[in-house]
Amino acid sequence: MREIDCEVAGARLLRWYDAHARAMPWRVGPADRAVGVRPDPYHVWLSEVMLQQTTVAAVRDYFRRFLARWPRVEDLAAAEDAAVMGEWAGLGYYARARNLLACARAVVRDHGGQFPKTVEGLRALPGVGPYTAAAVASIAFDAPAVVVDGNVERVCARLFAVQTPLPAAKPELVRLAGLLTPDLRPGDHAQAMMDLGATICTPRNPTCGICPLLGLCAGQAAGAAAELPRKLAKPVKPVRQGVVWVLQRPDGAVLVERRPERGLLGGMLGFPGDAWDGGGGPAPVSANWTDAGEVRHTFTHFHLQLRVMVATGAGNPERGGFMADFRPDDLPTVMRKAWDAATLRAVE
DNA sequence: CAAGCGTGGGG
DNA sequence: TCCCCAAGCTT
Repeated sequence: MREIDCEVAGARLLRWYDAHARAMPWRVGPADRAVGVRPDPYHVWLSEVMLQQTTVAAVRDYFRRFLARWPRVEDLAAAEDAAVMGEWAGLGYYARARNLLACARAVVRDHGGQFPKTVEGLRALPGVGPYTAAAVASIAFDAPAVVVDGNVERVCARLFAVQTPLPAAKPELVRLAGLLTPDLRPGDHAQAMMDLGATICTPRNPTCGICPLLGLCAGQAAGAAAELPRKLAKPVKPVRQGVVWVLQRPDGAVLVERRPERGLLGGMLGFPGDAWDGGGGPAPVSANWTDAGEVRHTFTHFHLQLRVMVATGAGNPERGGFMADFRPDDLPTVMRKAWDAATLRAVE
């Protein structure tokens, strides 16, 4: 680790942010900010939960749709579970959607509809961890919280030339991020760090030549910025095989089941199938099943080769139930792929 | 505390 | 095509 002038770095970063901050649906524009307008805590919280492990590009439209459908935290708290899960479909990490709803209800029930203003208060809410608590506290409430996400870790590892690999380096990187965090405009500082990591101090091919911290960065000076942060090698993903059964009734209703709250795709709609352990399994109902081909999908920790069986029929299924107002948009992506394969097959 | 948990885009 | 990985949280 090398020492740098944190005051100068912080000042340069804010100046850069004022000139280059990207417009986002959840951000307050420069004009409003100059007049002292603070971002709505509900908007900040909603965007930060969506942004967990998810790119800005992927979040934009989801954020707009959620806000249009549930303009206030009270509206979200009153929503049906299935409506929220369906609106979240495709965004991934579905525990976030379940926690989102639980959090909105806790804010309304336990806090009179007002988000807690402290890191500790926020941290106690479902789905709010160290990062999100600090982000909401600083961005929405101007608290000098230390915000550390993947971007901040990378920027700090390079700026201070930290050689320790992640995740062991995490505590040290949190300490260094704290040295950089100013008392004034901590929320803008946090967003500046993340914008810098997303646009200039990128994981690969960082554009050090246009970096506002050029000249202060120990990693760049050592010609090793792109090599940092060091990380432990990741294990290879196993390949798993499974089958799903897509059954459409003559009247158009589709056989689906609500997946268990816990585990993979928890709480989401899906088609009946096996455990994706290669064991296969019986069809949920007797019908004239045909093979609609294989769908490939990669999850966080395994690759899936999914056999899609399709039929038209009725009967009393052993699992799930027929849904009349079925909408493919409510499905998680892997299930939507299966639906696409099944319907494409049916058209032929 | 290591493991489980999605998805789409970029190199 | 494949690997990397992104504004993490929970258990």
